[in-house]
Amino acid sequence: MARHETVADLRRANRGLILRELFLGGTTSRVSMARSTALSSATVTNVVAELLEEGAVVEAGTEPSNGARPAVLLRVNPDFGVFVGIDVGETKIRIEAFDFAMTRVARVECPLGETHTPEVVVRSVGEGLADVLHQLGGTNKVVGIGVGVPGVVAGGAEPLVYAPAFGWRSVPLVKLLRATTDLPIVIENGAKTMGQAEMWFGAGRGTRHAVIALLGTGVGAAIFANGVLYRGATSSAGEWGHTTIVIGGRRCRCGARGCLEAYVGAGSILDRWARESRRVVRVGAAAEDDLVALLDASVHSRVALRVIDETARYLAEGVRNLVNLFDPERVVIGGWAGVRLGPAVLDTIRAHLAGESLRHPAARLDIQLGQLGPDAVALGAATLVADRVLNSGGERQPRRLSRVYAASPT
Amino acid sequence: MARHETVADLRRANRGLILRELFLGGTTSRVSMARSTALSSATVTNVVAELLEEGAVVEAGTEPSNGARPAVLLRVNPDFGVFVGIDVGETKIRIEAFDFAMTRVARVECPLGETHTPEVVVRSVGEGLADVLHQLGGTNKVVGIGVGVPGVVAGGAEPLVYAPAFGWRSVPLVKLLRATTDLPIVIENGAKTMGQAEMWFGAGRGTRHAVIALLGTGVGAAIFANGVLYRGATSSAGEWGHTTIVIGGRRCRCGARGCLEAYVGAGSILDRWARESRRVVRVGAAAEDDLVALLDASVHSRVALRVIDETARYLAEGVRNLVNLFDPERVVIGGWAGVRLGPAVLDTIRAHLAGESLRHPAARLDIQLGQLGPDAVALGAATLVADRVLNSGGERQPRRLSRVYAASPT
DNA sequence: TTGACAAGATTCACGCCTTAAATTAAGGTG
DNA sequence: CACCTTAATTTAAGGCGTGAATCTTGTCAA
Repeated sequence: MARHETVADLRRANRGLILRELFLGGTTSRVSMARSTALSSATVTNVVAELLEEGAVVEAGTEPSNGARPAVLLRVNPDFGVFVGIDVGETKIRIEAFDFAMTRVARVECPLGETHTPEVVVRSVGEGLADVLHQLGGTNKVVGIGVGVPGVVAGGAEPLVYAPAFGWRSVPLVKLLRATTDLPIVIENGAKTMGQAEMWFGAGRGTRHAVIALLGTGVGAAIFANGVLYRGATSSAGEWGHTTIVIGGRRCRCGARGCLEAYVGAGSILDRWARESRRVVRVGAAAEDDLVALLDASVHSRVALRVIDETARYLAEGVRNLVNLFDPERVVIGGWAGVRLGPAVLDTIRAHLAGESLRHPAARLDIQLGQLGPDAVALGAATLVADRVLNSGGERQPRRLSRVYAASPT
Repeated sequence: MARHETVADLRRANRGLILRELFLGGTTSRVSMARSTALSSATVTNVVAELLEEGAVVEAGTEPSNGARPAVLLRVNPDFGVFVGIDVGETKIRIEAFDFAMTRVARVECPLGETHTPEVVVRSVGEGLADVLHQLGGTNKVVGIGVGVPGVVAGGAEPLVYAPAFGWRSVPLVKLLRATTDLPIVIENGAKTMGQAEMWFGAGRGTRHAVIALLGTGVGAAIFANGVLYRGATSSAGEWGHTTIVIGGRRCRCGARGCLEAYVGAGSILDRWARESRRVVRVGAAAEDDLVALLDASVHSRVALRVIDETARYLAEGVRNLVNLFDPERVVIGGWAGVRLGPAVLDTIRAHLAGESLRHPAARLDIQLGQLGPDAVALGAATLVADRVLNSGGERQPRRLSRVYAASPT
């Protein structure tokens, strides 16, 4: 949360409060915002007048009247700016642009080959970005660029990326990208950006304390406390996949034993199925197809069903740990594997966790399935930029300075 | 963090900033505070003048001069107020009072019998409190009362206590206590208050992201994010003891299987020792003696040593989970059993987690032993009151209103 | 058609805040 | 004693949010 010290900070915060309401809540009136923000109607008028003047907000008709002056509805001006989100994936780079209402206005995909050196990725991003900017007709409206990467992003003035999947160790990706563009850049772990998207526009919507569990080849979690992404001291919080659930259990690809990922990661699930059914399963992009095949098979195959049910049980224990440690209002099962598995495992998980409510009397935990596909990484990355803008009360960052924001706790 | 909306809130926040600096940092000068808070020197002068006027702060000599006007040192006025902390334990109730400099100025202990009904506890607290207030010469200076209880405190306007150890289900303890006193009351889980004490005055000092692991009969954790106690949605975050580390493992007293507590809780450790050595161990207050006996025995007994080493390994896995999920700067092993076990297990845990640093490159995690004994529950409870006062910029809560603060996220 | 009514929106005076700059205070040094 | 350095205070200026008063804009009943 921003620290306020001067009256200007106060104003910025209140602008942010109002803008956020409009951004996340859609169209509302001044009165209702005055109520929900606890600001006086005078202040709301003031701030809204400013935002209208600047073009960040536009009027959108009136509420139906019932005997008195109807409230004028307001909403964010979609044309006010554009957020760019970049999903640096293992097989391709996806670049998308969203207007201020978060509807997609441009999109590009660049397949990646076998080599994932920083140079290759940076060049690919540069090309794709140029393409997207061309589609947008220039960089005028672009507020900033969010980048989701498959690895840990260590915060600090100059963020460093550790991406084992790419063989990256302390790659200063933002620094490298700055040669390509002078737009402000935010960088974050891809799972976390996906969680952010799910939180704002998906199944996490409306909650302040939620854990978005992300199941894919890797297993992670994006934790939201008080509506804010929890990053920890070095931005690597939420490494759910490498928590131990069976001491001395299966070997995980991280080297340790008994990690959750070694039980509910997509690779591990398919592996078990392969072993028990003497099937051949594939890794990489084809894993998703195989997972679907497993789910299909579970209708008639006892082996497949058993694999799924085991997974559900492990998953339930993992979720139980999240619940006990974070005490969220809601847990969302997301990620491409999570969304696929969901229908088959959700009931088991819910049943398993019902007992938990005995010890957490106030909590009637709800567990939901993610609503956004794996494409949400780019959306989430763009959302991070939006979040920055809202935090600063709708002021765009000056691009000349080429400010780099680290993925650091605010 | 407090939400600021008006200029008055701004002032309150800045008062809090300065007061907190003095409270936690000891004596400092105006200049150095201006630097550390990023406030202008004019504002610091202003605020300090107010605080001096009100008696919250006093001057404390000057810095040694070197050629220029020496800075006047300031510190909190110990006599400005008194915080009362109450530790509602399983065997006794401990009530302590601390002045504004957090030195203990009064103390009372009331043994509890076998019955722990709310009535008995409330009466006992009332008697002890009267005694302490008598020692203090009245309630004039008392700012508020913090209460640490052995159970979950569900937040809300009227906090409810769930304490299985007492057989309590949704006991409105604060409401009951208000019949005894009209002083402001803060209530929180005892482990969390202990963590708070460790954070401000013990091994957690100086960090903003830390996990205080608490080992006793029960096992829990107090999690601090950005310097603030993390409570979760219903105030029951940090239930570390009931996270699964062995699926289908030992039965825990909570009913589930494989909970961490079933492996590293004091009861479980002694149980294992008893079983393997055909010794008789005791529960309750005598458990601490038995744990010491176990540690002593481990010098010569292979069985005892094995029990300890196993515990260390389980503990290491538990800590690993905390690190992976919360990414703290520091982990503190506290609680009466933790502090006892510490010297014998710390190296094992450190060695075990060294591998973790490979995946968390930026983190060179440090693990420390708690510095405060189990008596810290009362101190921590008093600290919670202090925290409230600091958050409100040094304003005391009006007692007439008999405001009850729930243990709710701010 | 008109007047009363209700509630949204705006205006304004007021008190409060922080700050930069100017000024004063306090100690050492030569 | 003049001079230098740094601490602390004062002053004037610019902003902010608020409550109260006022203006605006619909509906509805007569």
